[in-house]
Amino acid sequence: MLFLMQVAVEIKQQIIDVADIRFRRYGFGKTTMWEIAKDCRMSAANLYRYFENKEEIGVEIALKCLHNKEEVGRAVLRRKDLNAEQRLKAFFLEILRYTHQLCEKDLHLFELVAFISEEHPEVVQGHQASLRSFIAEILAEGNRSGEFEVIDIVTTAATILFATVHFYYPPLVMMKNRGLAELEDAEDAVITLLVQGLTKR
Amino acid sequence: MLFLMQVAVEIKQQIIDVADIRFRRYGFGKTTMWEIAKDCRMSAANLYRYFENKEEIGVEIALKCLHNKEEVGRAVLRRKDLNAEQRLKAFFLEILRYTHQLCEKDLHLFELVAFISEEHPEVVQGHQASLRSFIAEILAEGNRSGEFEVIDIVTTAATILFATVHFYYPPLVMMKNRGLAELEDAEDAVITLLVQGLTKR
DNA sequence: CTAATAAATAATCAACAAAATATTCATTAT
DNA sequence: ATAATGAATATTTTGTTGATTATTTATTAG
Repeated sequence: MLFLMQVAVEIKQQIIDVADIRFRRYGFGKTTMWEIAKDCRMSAANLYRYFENKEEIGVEIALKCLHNKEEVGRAVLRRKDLNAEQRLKAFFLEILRYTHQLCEKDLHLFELVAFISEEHPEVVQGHQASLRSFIAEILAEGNRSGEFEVIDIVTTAATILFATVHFYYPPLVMMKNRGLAELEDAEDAVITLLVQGLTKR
Repeated sequence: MLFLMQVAVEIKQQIIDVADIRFRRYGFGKTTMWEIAKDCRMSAANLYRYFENKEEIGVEIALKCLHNKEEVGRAVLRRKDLNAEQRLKAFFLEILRYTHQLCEKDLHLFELVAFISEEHPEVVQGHQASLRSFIAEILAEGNRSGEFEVIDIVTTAATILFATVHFYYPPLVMMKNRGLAELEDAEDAVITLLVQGLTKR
């Protein structure tokens, strides 16, 4: 592989931007390398100086997409007006809403992310790791404020991610015969239960 | 549609039985109506006196399969040696193990259930309703014993089902790069968390 | 009437050719 | 050297045709 100059980074970015637009509008499969190249005013062959192959372009866009989603969650972490329980609820509510509207609006992008997630497990694993670390932050803060009493924060964050898969995993979010409102109610109920537990006090 | 006599019920059962064997061994798609008919010593056309179409035979078998799974859960409800938390854990552990081994051993059956679940949401909804009612029973018992303090049992059962989808939903159970042992650990952790909650006591 | 069938039709699948597309390579330009 | 291209090759998709299979209909048997 080649050593790419500084300017190459900008060209890579242009390719990603151009491909993003086409992937959203027409889908990954219906977009050709030739079309992407023409949008960048270059030959198709030249694309291969910047990306291994078409799939790698898809990976970049999927990553960008998941990164945006993470930003939505991160924004909740910065809010000052919430206690730990409220923050946990708001966190998953935002993630749920973002996931839902993304998949609803951009069906093609949903398919791309699903496809890439299938072929590149490391992509989704990285995304989950981000979500886990956000949850861990919320738990730590809950411990500090005396609201929570979580011994093993890392493990508990992983457990919470397991229990909330309905709210961030696109195939479940988009499951048939179920509206966003129902999911929002379920999200509130799940977090409430996780916070309070079943045990008599 | 015809009014079927008593003997017809037995013929239907025979059709289901022979189709079950072939679907397991060769899959839904690779089994022909002619083969099913020959196994029953009848013509293919005659099958249509008992089922609308091939898919309806598949539905019956998927139902049987989910029913078996429910029986595994029901068996846990009858055990006398468990408190509510242990029962909840054992319930999902059995469901998880059954789902996993079924999908692992009988790939064809897994595909059939997945396909039917896609086309006939009412099938999976019925299954979930069964699971929910089992969970509700466990919660009620936990309330009786003073172990739990659950106000709205029905809603809480639904919430628990949401949070445990990883352990009964075949596509999640069978997700790549994850062993049964990991899932069993996660199951224990999720139930423990649901029982105890995050809140400081 | 019910039970069943063979024959007819409709829908789906499989194989294969043709076309489109992805990717590589040899070459040119800077 | 890096950057880019057109042409060559490899892979994938698409379209078409024949064969298989699902389903319906007309008919027969009891």
